[in-house]
Amino acid sequence: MGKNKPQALPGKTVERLSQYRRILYNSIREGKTNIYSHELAKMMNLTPVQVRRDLMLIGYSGSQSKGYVVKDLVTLIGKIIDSDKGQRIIVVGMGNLGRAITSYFSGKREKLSIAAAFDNDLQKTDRIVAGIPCYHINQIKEYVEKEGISIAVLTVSPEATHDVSKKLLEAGIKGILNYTSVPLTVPEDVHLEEYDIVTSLEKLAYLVK
Amino acid sequence: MGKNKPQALPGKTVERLSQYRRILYNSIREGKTNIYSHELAKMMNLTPVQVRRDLMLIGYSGSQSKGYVVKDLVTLIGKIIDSDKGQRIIVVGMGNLGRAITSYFSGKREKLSIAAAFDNDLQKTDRIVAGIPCYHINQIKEYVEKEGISIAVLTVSPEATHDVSKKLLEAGIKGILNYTSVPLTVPEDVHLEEYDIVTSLEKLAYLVK
DNA sequence: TTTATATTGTGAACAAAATATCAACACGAT
DNA sequence: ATCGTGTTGATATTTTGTTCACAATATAAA
Ligand SMILES: NC(=O)c1ccc[n+]([C@@H]2O[C@H](COP(=O)([O-])OP(=O)(O)OC[C@H]3O[C@@H](n4cnc5c(N)ncnc54)[C@H](O)[C@@H]3O)[C@@H](O)[C@H]2O)c1
Ligand SMILES: NC(=O)c1ccc[n+]([C@@H]2O[C@H](COP(=O)([O-])OP(=O)(O)OC[C@H]3O[C@@H](n4cnc5c(N)ncnc54)[C@H](O)[C@@H]3O)[C@@H](O)[C@H]2O)c1
Repeated sequence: MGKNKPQALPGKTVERLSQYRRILYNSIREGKTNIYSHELAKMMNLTPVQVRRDLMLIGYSGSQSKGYVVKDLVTLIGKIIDSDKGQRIIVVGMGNLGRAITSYFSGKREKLSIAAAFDNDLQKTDRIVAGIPCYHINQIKEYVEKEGISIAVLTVSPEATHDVSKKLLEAGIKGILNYTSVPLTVPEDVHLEEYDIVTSLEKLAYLVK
Repeated sequence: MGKNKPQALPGKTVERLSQYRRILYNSIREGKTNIYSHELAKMMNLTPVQVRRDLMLIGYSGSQSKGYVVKDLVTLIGKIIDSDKGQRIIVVGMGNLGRAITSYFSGKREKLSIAAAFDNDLQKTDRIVAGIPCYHINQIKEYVEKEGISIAVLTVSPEATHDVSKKLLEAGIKGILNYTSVPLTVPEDVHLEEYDIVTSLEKLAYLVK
């Protein structure tokens, strides 16, 4: 098993750990108990060296003869990524994208679940949408504080982004996954991940060109 | 205006260029004709140096007194990112996510439009879905060749991913934006961008923890 | 004119990430 | 016992991306 929990893992390594784990779940399902760096690398489209470096960083050691013990590795990655009691997150903006994400997640992960959604459209609030309760945006502070939520997925319309992000910060949210195309600014102690489909597509367009 | 088109721009720079442009469109709409690096930086949450470096790389020069000419900059970024005749792309897998993306895009960009969708669910094929025609996946090669499509957004179910990606490659697709949680392998001459929501969320969970 | 201030453009230093290299080890074959 | 193969773990090197520091320039004010 692993030795000690390092202070700060490189961002890219954390991303890959999440993906290693997903792939390893499949391997377990297929009855695989041990795995070599080159096997894992192939499944992820990486080099074996990269895999070993990542595992080295989390302090996990394999054996030269059998490689890595899949179950132990999954457990260790869980210890690094997951919170002990699991993370409950909220979706803010229950439009097309918000609903797609919510439907996708429902009952998928054990340690990461969508607890509720928020919107300002009265057609959507105070009822179950895509399997989870959807409340009015004005209730967000109360809810977040009561339920101890710290992560929000932001999928409101672009015009509302700044306003709503302010509300998230006021409510005490500590991690925002921003899918609106509007760049956000957050205080130092809040973590922000941004992703924009159009940017990805335009990058592809540039590369293909 | 710009001097000459450099051979290969850093990937991150290309991503930022796409975002500069979106923000600059807003500035134009607000009547702004010139902009300083620090203004653009603030809107994007970057340092002014980073902005200037990016613009340097694309060979665009501003003036010390007026900064950059917004319109010219937008034009130059367009020359770099856009194809002359525009790119028509396809969405493969018309589920929740595919539909969200399609609805979002409809009529949004001039140079980047979703031409058609493909699925294997007969409930969805041979009709208009979310504003665009949806065909059966078996027709994809014919369509792609006839219409000269080179970019595909992949949003099929995880189990179908490998099969469908093979079909995309056979059809001659040169750029794939893969939103399934299954890592893909593609030949050298095909460009691949992958993004996974769960990974982003787990990264956030790690950071917040 | 001279000075102060604000800006761009860029070489150089720095940091992060990916890749290459290799010693040490385990184990089966001989 | 010993060799050959395939593996890990660690260090070194290369590549990619960001930031620093400052020269050059423009403008406005004194
Ligand atoms: N759907 C996509 O593929 C896609 C792609 C790129 C970017 N985006 C961005 O993601 C965001 C959501 O996209 P979408 O397609 O789901 O849009 P959408 O219009 O379907 O959904 C937006 C939702 O936000 C809600 N909303 C608006 N103002 C609000 C407020 N003040 N408080 C709470 N809720 C509010 C609306 O009621 C609506 O339900 C947008 O910012 C869009 O630019 C979406
Ligand atoms: N929705 C999300 O937020 C989300 C998040 C992360 C990952 N993903 C991934 O994105 C993909 C799509 O997600 P979704 O929520 O839209 O799922 P979905 O089930 O709603 O849609 C999948 C679509 O793919 C089609 N399909 C299945 N096999 C096909 C085949 N062989 N050829 C053509 N079409 C086929 C189905 O008919 C369906 O329309 C999945 O791989 C999922 O894991 C989605």
